[in-house]
Amino acid sequence: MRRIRTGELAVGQKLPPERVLADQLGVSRTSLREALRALESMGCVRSTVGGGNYINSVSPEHLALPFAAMMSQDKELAADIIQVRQYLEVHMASMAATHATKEQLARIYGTILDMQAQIEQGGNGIEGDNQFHLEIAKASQNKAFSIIIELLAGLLAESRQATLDIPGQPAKSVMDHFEIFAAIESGDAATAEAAMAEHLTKAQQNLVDSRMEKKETE
Amino acid sequence: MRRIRTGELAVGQKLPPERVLADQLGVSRTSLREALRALESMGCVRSTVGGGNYINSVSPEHLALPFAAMMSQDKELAADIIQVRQYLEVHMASMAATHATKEQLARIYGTILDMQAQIEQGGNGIEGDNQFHLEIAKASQNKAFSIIIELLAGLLAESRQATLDIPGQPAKSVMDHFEIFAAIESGDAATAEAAMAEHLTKAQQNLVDSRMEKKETE
DNA sequence: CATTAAAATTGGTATGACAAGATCGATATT
DNA sequence: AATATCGATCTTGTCATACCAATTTTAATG
Repeated sequence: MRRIRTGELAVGQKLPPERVLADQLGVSRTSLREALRALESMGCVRSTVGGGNYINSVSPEHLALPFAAMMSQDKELAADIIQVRQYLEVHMASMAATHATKEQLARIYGTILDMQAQIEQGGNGIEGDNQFHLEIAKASQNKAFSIIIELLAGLLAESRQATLDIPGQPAKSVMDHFEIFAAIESGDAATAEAAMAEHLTKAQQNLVDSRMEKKETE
Repeated sequence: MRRIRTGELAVGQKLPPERVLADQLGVSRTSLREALRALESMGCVRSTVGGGNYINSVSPEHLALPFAAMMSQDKELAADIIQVRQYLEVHMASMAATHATKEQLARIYGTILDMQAQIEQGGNGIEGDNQFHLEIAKASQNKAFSIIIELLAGLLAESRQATLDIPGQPAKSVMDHFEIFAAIESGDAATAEAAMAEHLTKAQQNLVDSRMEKKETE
């Protein structure tokens, strides 16, 4: 870790063979390998059998596993995270309205068309839905936002799935997306923010209602 | 991981000895231990020599390491994260104003007094500063906010340190804290939000100015 | 020069052994 | 009888060695 931070080891660089590296560090291969597994689980190292060990760039996915572990231990936390995510996403819509490039606008629009196509083919458009929110995060020109959304996308898959499984919901979501996109394209931050907030609260309300109906039929 | 999620293994539970567990899983102790190291690095397992292996609750600190690894790879990301943190913290002040209990208000007030005492004793009050922001996060009644702030506190230690090392800054920060506290205590969400926003932007502006002066003297 | 097969390299797993620390029970003391 | 102390036993931490499987490199071949 220290050697990576100081730049002594660059991303993509190949480490010496385990037997050599263990010797350099003055430990057995067993101990070295246990250390490598720890580094691998946090995404710093990638091992390929026969190929060697490489320094790896830490991606959001590597944070997702322990993050999910933490959430699964605490149901209350899951609800709180949804609230944080909603708050961030509303702000991202506002930032995207003022910062998005033409290419990014095109990509956002593309995700809406994709979602529409997915629905016409009988799907619920969850993939396009995810992409829509991720592209807006990217358009906010803030990497941290993108990473957080990417991280939460996996964790909130269940929630989003449930929302889109409500009859008629996918079509409503697409209309919301068009509305949000229009506000972002016109550079109207306040309207984009309001539209996104309404979209998220409506979707969640629908989810709550649908769960209550489900409970009644039981 | 699966056994933890399904509740088959509860937090705090002791695992069988490595030799037994390895036998149960049909692998060698070597392989089992490599798996344990991976689980340990993400906080799911805690090992004590002679004592055994225990299922551990995943705390924010365990996320901090890979998070820091990711940030150290990308300088631009660090600036983006500061922006996200500022945005979240402003909102937390607002939420604290509407949700804080009397006990939490007392704790927030306590951190200001602590910071004042630290400064009188010649310190820069960074510890009290950190505690102030953390207590507000807790008062927002949203666990996710607390975790995020706790996570970022370690990463932003450098930035906060630099800010408080500016002559006269600690005293100014204390005054800001009193102002923010007053707004939260009175339940005035809008004022609390504004005061926090001003506090953070002022602090950062001071930091930028101080860095420019430093550069000029070089 | 391209193809292919053999050889060397490298990570993955297994086994046995010993050291260091923790736990628990027997024994001695108060 | 309660408590303190010490030692046997258990458990993790580390190491050395060996072998397997996948990959890469090298050399031979057409």
